[in-house]
Amino acid sequence: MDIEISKEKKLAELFSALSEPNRIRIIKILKTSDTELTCSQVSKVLQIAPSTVSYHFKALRKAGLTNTRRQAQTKYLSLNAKTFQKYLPHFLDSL
Amino acid sequence: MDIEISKEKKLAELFSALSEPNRIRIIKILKTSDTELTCSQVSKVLQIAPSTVSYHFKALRKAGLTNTRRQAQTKYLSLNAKTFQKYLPHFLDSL
DNA sequence: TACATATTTCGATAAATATAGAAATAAGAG
DNA sequence: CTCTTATTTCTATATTTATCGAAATATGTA
Repeated sequence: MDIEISKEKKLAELFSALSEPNRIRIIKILKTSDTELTCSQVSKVLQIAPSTVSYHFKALRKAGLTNTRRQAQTKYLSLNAKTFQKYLPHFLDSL
Repeated sequence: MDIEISKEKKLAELFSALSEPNRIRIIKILKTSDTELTCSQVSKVLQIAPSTVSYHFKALRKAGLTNTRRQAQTKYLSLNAKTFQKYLPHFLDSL
């Protein structure tokens, strides 16, 4: 069971997580490639420091927009379709 | 004709404008009451200073999410359905 | 164990944000 | 012209944010 939180607050939280172009790009890549992404891959593609990517990954994860799977040293990021479906239906389609 | 801007950047801008609970509330009231709102009305309803409301109004307007109509000293805010339709289809329905 | 790779955390910093109150501006009413 | 009402702008402030590089942590390999 989730903690009760006003829908407005939750939406603001989601939008906050998505209010940075690079994060939108990460979501877009995840969606269009329909695969997982690692920190270092994104770092190369978007030309930003790994630590910055890690920061963005964390923000997306915290908002519930993505999931993480660990394999050895590597962490794979994927979309959390449920959150999009629940709070931002059709958004992924419109990307 | 609009200035060229990457879609990711525009989306980030829209999300940024929506990343504050009171702004979501303003959008929600505008949508559900299907009417216009003034600064002072919102100030009373949400219990925040008029100058703060004015700041939020400006942010929403700048992102293209709302329109303004002036009548005497009063400014009426309404939704800009086009922007929602173009960039956030179905979002208003899901509010 | 020592080294390599991937990620995270920490420390610092510059920029942006939300907020309020005070002053300024806009417009109508007496 | 003065007063009232509505909004905006200005000033200040406290908080959050995005960013990087360096150090720390995690995990696998020689």
